[in-house]
Amino acid sequence: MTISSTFGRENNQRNMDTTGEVGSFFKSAFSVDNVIFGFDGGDLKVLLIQRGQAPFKDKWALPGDLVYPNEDLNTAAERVLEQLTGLRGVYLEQVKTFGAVNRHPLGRVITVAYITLIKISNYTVTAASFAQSAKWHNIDEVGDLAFDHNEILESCLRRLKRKVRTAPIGFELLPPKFTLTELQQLYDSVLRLPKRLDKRNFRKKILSMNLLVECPEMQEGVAHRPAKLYQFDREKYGQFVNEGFIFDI
Amino acid sequence: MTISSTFGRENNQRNMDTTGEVGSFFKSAFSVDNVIFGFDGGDLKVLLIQRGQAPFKDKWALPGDLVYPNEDLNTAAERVLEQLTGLRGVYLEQVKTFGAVNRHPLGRVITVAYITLIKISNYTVTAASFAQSAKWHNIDEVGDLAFDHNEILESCLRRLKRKVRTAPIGFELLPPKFTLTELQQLYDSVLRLPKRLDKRNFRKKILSMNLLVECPEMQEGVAHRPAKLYQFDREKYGQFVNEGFIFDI
DNA sequence: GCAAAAGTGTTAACTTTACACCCATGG
DNA sequence: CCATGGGTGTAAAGTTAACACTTTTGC
Repeated sequence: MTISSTFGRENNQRNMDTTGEVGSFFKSAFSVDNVIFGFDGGDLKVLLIQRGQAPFKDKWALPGDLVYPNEDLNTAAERVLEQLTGLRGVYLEQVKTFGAVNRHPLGRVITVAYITLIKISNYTVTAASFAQSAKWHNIDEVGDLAFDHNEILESCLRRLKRKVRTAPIGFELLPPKFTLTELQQLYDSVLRLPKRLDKRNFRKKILSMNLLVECPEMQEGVAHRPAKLYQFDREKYGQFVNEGFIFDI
Repeated sequence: MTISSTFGRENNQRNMDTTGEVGSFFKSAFSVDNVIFGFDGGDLKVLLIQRGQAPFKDKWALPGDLVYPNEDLNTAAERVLEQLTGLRGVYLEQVKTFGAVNRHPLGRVITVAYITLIKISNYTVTAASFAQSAKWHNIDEVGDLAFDHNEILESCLRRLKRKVRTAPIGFELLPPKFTLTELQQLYDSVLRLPKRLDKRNFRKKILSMNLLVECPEMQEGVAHRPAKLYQFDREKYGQFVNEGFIFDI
């Protein structure tokens, strides 16, 4: 096989139907799968759906769908999220594509895995049918998932662990106003370090970035000294990045 | 549209041909594109091919191909590399999948981008036909590429820049035995920092990791004091990683 | 002997880590 | 008044950054 024939194949596609020599390349599909992370103040969670049909009937799985013919990959991931939760405009990141020949029992389907970070309080079960089919699971209690979804989840969790330290994405999992303790708990439950972060050092570090603005109001209704509330200043972050700043925890 | 119908679509694939309601999802294909990096002692290079046919005839492009029906994605990327260079078993990393609806003028083709790192001296033009169609380009002199390949290249370059600091992959671009100056030049040309790395600090840091073993022989045939040659100790690195070591430059 | 790159150490600035007690509130 | 988590500073250890001259070789 010469180089020009090898690399010519992509050149030579004359049509997109399934006839002719090129046809077999089109008996395949692609999907997106969405690892939707949430944080409830204690644990990192992932939103799973329970499958109603074969294959893997009754198994828990990542929400996902085939990509429509005229739909960009990101759009498909956003659609999956919106159909499940009603949420739009949230943090979405492509992580990795899984394409083992036999990963889907019914044919050749490669899937592009995405991470989504949502503020769990914004997520409301929008229909009764949902309540039975979608549920938050603690990240270490997901059990055996459908397809290769355990592998996908692991990849996405690794990515989250790395990224949460090098980009200000943790805030996507918290309500707009949060306490420093909540923020620290978030880091602790995502990172699962052998030792929890040191309270004083954590506060020093995060405040020294000058990315948090103090809210005028305080935490309310707690049986202890109420904490200050902070907001993440997106705009400032953008400025600082332009000046060469690199987020790092 | 209910959730079960939405998320049932992937469930419901009954066959992989193109008939029936599901058919339109299979009028699509996927390819891999390979960003093959090399280093010649001075500059970071990327191996491009010149297209012989439309679309984008005569344009430079990343080597790539459609994925065979029974081929894993990684295998396809390895095949593309081997057909172009004859090399096997080199460093390969999936980076990102590009799937804009119109990225391919002839149909819906999503492509999975890979980085490959090769020791440029191992790459030999294996056929005369190659010489005309494949060529190393300096990383900042690639010009206008076919398809969305400029975007793909940028993504892969960003990934390389990050990864070269956090994993010992730079060695994949150097011959098995190299001098510390060569190693530093590699980092300088990949990272393109505003200031070049400091020679003494760089040596201190890299040697303090205890991952390089000194070779008995020295550099030869240079018109100056010959440098010590080093090898990267893969095995030791594996051990250290198990003990929690994190590579960082 | 000269051009060219190899090789080498010290100090100051900065960052990270470890660590313990008083404060404000609700019940 | 007590239980609960909020809030705070310092010192030691470690890391990074800046910096210039001597050595060895080929020609």
